[in-house]
Amino acid sequence: MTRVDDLHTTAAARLRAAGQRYTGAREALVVALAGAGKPLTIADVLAACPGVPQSSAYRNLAALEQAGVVRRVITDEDFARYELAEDLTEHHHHLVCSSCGRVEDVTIPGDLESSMDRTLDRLARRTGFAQVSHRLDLIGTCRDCA
Amino acid sequence: MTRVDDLHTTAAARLRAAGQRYTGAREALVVALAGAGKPLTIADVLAACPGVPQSSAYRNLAALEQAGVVRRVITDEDFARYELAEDLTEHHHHLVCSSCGRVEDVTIPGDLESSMDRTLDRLARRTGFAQVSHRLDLIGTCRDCA
DNA sequence: CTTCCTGCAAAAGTTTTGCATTAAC
DNA sequence: GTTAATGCAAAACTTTTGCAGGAAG
Repeated sequence: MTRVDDLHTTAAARLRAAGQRYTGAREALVVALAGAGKPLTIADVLAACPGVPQSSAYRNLAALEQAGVVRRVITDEDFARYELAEDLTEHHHHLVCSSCGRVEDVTIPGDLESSMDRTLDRLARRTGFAQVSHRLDLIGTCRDCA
Repeated sequence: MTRVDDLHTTAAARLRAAGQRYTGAREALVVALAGAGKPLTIADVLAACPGVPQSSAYRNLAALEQAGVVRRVITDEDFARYELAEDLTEHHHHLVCSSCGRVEDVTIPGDLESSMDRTLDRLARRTGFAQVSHRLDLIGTCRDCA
C-alpha cells in the first residue's frame, strides 16, 4: 500500500468515525492539499479542483477539519488557508513573507525542533495552561522580495 | 512625565511622522488598548469607545497600525483583534483557548524568552530567510474550560 | 486655507446557509 | 430506503470605501 493510499484510507476512516463519507469531492480536496507544499487558499483549492463549487469546497473543508484531516491555517491575509492535519504530513512551520504575503512550508533540523519543544514545554508548565499545541511562524522577507 | 503621558507622546510623534494627527478618537482607541491586558476585537473597542462609529474605528486602527502604534493580531476567529505595538508594551505572547476562543496576554520568564530567541535566530539563519519577527501562540485549554 | 479626519451609508470581500435534488451506503 | 452530500442562489458577516461636511494645524 503506497503512502497515498494510506492517506486516503486514513482520511476515509476519520470521516467515517465522524459519521461522514469520503466522497469524490473530498478526495479531490485532499489530493490538492497533499500535493501543494504550502497552505492553499480557497481560490487555490478551486483552481486545483475544477467542478467543485465554492460552497462545497467550504463545506467539505469544514467537514474535513472537524474530522481531523485538514487544518485551517491562520495568516494575516483576510481569507483562510488550508493544509493537511499535522499528523498526516511532516511536522513543519511556515515562512510568511510580510512583503508579498507568500507562505511556504519549512521543516527545520531535528535538534532545533526538539530544543524548541523543550522550551515550549517549560513555558506551558510555568503558565499553568493545558497546552495542546503551539503556532509558530517566521515572518520576514522572502528571497524574491529581498 | 508619567508612563501614560509617554505613551500618548510617542503615539502622537509616530502619527506625525506619517503625516497624521493624534485626534480624540485615536487617543480613545489607544487608551482602550492600553488598559485591556489582551488583544481587543472591534466589538470590544467600540464598547470601550462610545461615540466612535465602526468605520472610524477601522480607519483609525489602520492608521495607527501604519504609524507603528498598533498591531493587528491574528487569531483563528474570523475577525481581527488589535493591541498596542510590542515596543509600547511588555514583550508577551498569547494564550489562546481552543475551547472558548478566549485570548490572554502572557509574559514568560526572561531565561525562557532568550532561549526561545536563540532557537529562532538559529532557525532563521539556517533557512536563509530574512527574519523580521516571529509569531508564537500557545493553544490549549484555559482554566475555566479545563 | 489646505490637509486630514469624521460619519453616514453603501459596497466589497469572504464565508455561511436554505432548500430541493442527487448520491452514498 | 435512509442519511448525508451537492449545487445553486441568497444571506450573513467583517471590513473597506465614496462623499459631503467639519476639525486641525
